Amino acid sequence: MNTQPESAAAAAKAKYHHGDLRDALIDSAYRMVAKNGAENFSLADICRCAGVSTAAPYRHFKDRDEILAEVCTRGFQQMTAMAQEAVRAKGEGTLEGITAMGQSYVAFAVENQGLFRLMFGQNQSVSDVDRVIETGKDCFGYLIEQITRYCQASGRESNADTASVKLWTFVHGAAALIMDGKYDKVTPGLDVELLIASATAQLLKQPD
Amino acid sequence: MNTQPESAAAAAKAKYHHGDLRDALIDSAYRMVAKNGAENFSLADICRCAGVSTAAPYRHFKDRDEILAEVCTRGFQQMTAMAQEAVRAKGEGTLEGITAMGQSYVAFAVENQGLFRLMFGQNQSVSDVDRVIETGKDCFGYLIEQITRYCQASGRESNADTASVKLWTFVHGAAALIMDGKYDKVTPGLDVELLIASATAQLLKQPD
DNA sequence: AATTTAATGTTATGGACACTAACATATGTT
DNA sequence: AACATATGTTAGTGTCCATAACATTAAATT
Repeated sequence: MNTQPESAAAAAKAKYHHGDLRDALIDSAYRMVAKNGAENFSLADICRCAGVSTAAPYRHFKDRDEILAEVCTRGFQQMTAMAQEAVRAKGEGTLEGITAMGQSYVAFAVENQGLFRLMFGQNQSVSDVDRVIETGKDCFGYLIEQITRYCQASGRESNADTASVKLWTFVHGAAALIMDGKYDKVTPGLDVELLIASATAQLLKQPD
Repeated sequence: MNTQPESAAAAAKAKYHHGDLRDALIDSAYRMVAKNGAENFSLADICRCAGVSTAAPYRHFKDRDEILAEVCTRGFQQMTAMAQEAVRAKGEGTLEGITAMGQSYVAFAVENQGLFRLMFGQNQSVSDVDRVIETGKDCFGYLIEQITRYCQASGRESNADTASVKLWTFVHGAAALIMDGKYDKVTPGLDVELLIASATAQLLKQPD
């Protein structure tokens, strides 16, 4: 008599073949990384989680890094989705929309610290995977698109590309410093949303 | 008959007691981390380097993280020194000096990637060490000082603290994105020095 | 100077991990 | 049904961090 399976994983656990191990591992890895960071993520962990041996992943991935690359790609996809949603809520091609996009960038980083760090971290073997790069470009491309529209409409910064890089740079810095708790230690009580809004306006202005 | 020692380390190596193992380990760790990053740094490595057993470090450090904290502190010290030098060369309390400081921040990051990542990374057990925090604050305090002087002299951004945080945020973002090769992938050929100079001027202006 | 004590090494060991090799069991194609 | 392929397993290697028990040296006390 079989116990009624409570989840697909539980159902699969009984069988010799998991059924969908590849996806289960990525899902598991995604959660682990988002929560604890890539450094504290171990293959062995997610194997226990999926109820398989520690050798099983190697049927689906070359090595640890290949799982992380997959996690990374999904991170960029989710991030882009979040940015698009933020922009749509405030209006495409508007200063408010662009500001919201920056804020959503930081929010994503804060809510998914380990993941963000993986996405923008140094791990060569992960960040050099073509698909990861392409997905990342899509995300940035959307920012440029919004800023270009705004600039055309309002006649501000003539060079939308430069403005985009500046904004990206700023929000990326904000994300990093929040995550690392540097703001807390050096300028406690800082209103980051406001900081971003103010800086965004400044950086979109025509420089001297 | 003793061979003439070529270095203090070589001299010490012959003896049972190293003589200055603590410092030798930190030095070794500093170089390793700066070059390969904290993830790729192993205690075992620097032990082999110093010619001692892998258990020896535990007479001087609680664990791996305690060595890294020490490395971190030295990193902040060196960084602050670099910033001060950059400012002095261009003039204290001037826009040029402040710009140079930002550029030196990025230069330090690029030249000491692994170290910078450790300094501004998430590793809790490292970044929560009091002395590390204090040394980091010193560095930021110097930036505020410069900007305050500039603002007083030129009557720009009324709030020097806010301006400082903005600049810090920007250059930190630039450093991170350069290190991670994101600029290369998304906006190849970008002149970062120029970007910083332009953004610095914008961010120091009075906001709307 | 002799003896005690503390500091600083060593070897041996345990447990976690990434990864590989050899083997076992399912699955699907003919 | 037979075979090939995909996907598991167990067993084992090498690396690492960390601890425990022991050894040697330097420093302090007498």
